[in-house]
Amino acid sequence: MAWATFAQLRRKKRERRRELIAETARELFAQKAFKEVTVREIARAAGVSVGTIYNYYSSVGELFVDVFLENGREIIQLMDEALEDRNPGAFRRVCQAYILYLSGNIMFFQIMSHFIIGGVLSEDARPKLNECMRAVIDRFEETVRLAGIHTNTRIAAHTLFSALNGIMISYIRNPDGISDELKQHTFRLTDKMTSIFESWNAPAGPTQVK
Amino acid sequence: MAWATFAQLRRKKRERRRELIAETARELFAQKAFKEVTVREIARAAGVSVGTIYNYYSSVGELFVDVFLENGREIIQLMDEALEDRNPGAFRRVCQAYILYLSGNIMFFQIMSHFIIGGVLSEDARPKLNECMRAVIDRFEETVRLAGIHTNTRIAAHTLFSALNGIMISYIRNPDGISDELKQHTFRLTDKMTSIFESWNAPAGPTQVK
Amino acid sequence: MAWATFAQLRRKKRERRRELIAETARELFAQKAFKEVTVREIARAAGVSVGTIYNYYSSVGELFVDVFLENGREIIQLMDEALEDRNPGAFRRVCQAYILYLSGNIMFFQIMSHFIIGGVLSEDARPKLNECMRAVIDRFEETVRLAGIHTNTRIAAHTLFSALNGIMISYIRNPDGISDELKQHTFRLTDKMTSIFESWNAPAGPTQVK
Amino acid sequence: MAWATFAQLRRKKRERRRELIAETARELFAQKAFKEVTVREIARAAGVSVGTIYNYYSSVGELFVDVFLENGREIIQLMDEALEDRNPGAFRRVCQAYILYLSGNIMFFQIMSHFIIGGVLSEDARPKLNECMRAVIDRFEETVRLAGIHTNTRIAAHTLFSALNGIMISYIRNPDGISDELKQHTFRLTDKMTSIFESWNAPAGPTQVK
DNA sequence: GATGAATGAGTATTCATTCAT
DNA sequence: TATGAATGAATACTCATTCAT
Repeated sequence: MAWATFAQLRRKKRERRRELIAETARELFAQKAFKEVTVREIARAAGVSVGTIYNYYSSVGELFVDVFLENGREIIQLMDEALEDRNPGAFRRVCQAYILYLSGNIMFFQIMSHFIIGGVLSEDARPKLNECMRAVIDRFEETVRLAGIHTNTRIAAHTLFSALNGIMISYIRNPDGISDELKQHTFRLTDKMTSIFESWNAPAGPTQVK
Repeated sequence: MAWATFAQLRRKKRERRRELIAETARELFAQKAFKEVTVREIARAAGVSVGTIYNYYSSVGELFVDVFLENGREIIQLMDEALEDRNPGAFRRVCQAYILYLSGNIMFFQIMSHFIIGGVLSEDARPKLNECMRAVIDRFEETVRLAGIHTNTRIAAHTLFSALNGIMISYIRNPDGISDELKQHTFRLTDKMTSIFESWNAPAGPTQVK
Repeated sequence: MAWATFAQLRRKKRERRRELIAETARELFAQKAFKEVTVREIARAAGVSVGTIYNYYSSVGELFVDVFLENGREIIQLMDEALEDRNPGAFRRVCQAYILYLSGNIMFFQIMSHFIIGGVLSEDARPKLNECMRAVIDRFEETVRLAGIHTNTRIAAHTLFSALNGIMISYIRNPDGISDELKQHTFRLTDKMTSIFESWNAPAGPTQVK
Repeated sequence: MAWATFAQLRRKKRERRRELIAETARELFAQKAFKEVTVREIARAAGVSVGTIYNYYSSVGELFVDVFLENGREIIQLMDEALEDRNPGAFRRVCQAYILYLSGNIMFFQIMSHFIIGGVLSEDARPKLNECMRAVIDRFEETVRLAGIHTNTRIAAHTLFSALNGIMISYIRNPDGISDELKQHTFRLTDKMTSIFESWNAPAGPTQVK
């Protein structure tokens, strides 16, 4: 019994340590482009040695992925919660939740962008990241239904996802954080964007391309 | 007079040299994530020595900025041309021109994203980039007018700009180029996005935020 | 008395633990170049913690030496047994036994080579290793007598020792084990080498060096 | 013309630099087990920066190979010269030349041993090293003919090669260089070894193995 | 005694930048 | 001006050893 407790304690401590590192890394990622965050920096910021980090993660890439997925889980949970609300304006609130989360966790957006734009950290990271992204888009598919869109929901989800990300990419600026004014603007855009999504089903004139 | 001519010739030659370097760098940036392009690589590809590059640019950052601004000028000119067309469907065509240019000059988008997301190359680059971005958004302000939007044009421009960039960030994937299917999808999204922008003025339900 | 027994038990357990570690290390050395075996690896393979290893050995070097000496004792015992056989062909059989042992315990040869070639693990290891080597050469001195050599036996022993080691260094190749063909070749060389040693006493032309 | 000269000068200087690095590395390899020689050490000893070494060699492995092959060429040339001498005692002199070279260029022997024993530096180094080794053994095949051996010359060559290497592995001890006494002993062994090789063709008693 | 997490000096390698020619 | 060799600080990662529990 004492044994079990002992091992448990150790595991708990280990878990805390891992979280400390992940959390520190996450904060650093929020401050600068994540490609510029070095192991040494994370170590120093976390108050541990370089070696310690490798005791918890086999490579920087793994750490990145861990942090990213942690954020991914958070945003998914957040969206799931927002999606349970079926009152009027739910669509709008889900979009706002997404933007709100992103503006408070820029680093998630940064890593996401990095991978989307083409950055490759490691080959075995890709499937995990793709899965996470797919899960997010699943929520967006659910979201567009709230706006009354019931046909071509996948493409609608992609469009909404793109549009909201576009708002982020255009208005979030590092490293000094976001000014209130900028935040205000961001939300104004989000609002406008959601409002035009709500007219998705409205007849939109000629749709032929080229 | 001969002197003057001589100096002119020299200046012209110098100008050509600078363009050669910038153009080479631009091509390389189109092939790989721009953070992975090294000075040596540019030098080799341009057929000059690394030292020569530093004769024209005081740092890599400056070169990046130069290339970026060159791209900026191109896209501005492109949009200006598209904006002269006042026939029906012009709005749609301008948007498509923007997306088309970006998908063919991913590097422009990459640098833009990099700077926007938070990458800092040098402090004195920022004003130049900001000016360029503002000029682009000016064109978007012009563009939204084509969609019949005449109030709050600045915010509408920002929203459109964001939305289109969002499409890029979500669907452009490096470095192996874009599959036709992906391209198709990108343009479908663009089309949908423009069509919903065309309903911007439609009543969109309650607009109160929070 | 109970006390004494207790202490004895403890000492015995300790001894077994030490042997476990040494034996595990030995197996690992047989699988890969011994410079590539890490403490962690040994610990994991032995099912103990790294700390435990340091409870029994003050450093990796000491462990190496211990393993080496264990092998040394084995080979000495093997040669001693072979030397008791005084039937015709005994000389040949001793040589073969030596080669056979080495080809099955490459790691012994590796460490031996490492030390001989110049690798220095620790200063205080040297006397122990030298003693071991001397003991081996003592057996070779005994061996050459079997070939009818009775003058200059020390130099003859050295020569034989060298020759057989040379065969090993030239034909043993790690880490994937030795092909049967290579083994065959090795033994062919050994055989030839022993046969020419058996003519050691034959007149060999001018022996003056330089 | 001046241009050509200029380029030539630069190439010459570059060549000298490369030799300086190689020579320095060679000396260091002679002092300690070559796996323990670091890039920093070589750089410091050569009086250049770390980066400079990478200007001449793309990796440490390449440097190792370069140094090794340089030594290989030397020893091959040496043996070729010795082999031209067809006077009595030529066999002995070739063997002595080999041993003499090795004892003055221990590092060559070390690298050779390292590779033979199983050390792997890089996959593309192996063919070059194998070719070099084969060329050396070719000379030994020529050498055994001098001893009147004309059948099974390849195996005889291997045996001689092994025997001489065995002498080296047993008697060369680093890093303090070799005492005169040890050197003396080495040559005595060599002499004895060659003398018994000269009786290779002599009937050697029962040759059956096992 | 046993544990295994923490340490940090050490490794090879890269690359923007400088500067003598 | 053009060159390209030299630089060295910076990178991710390893591993023998220590020590609090």
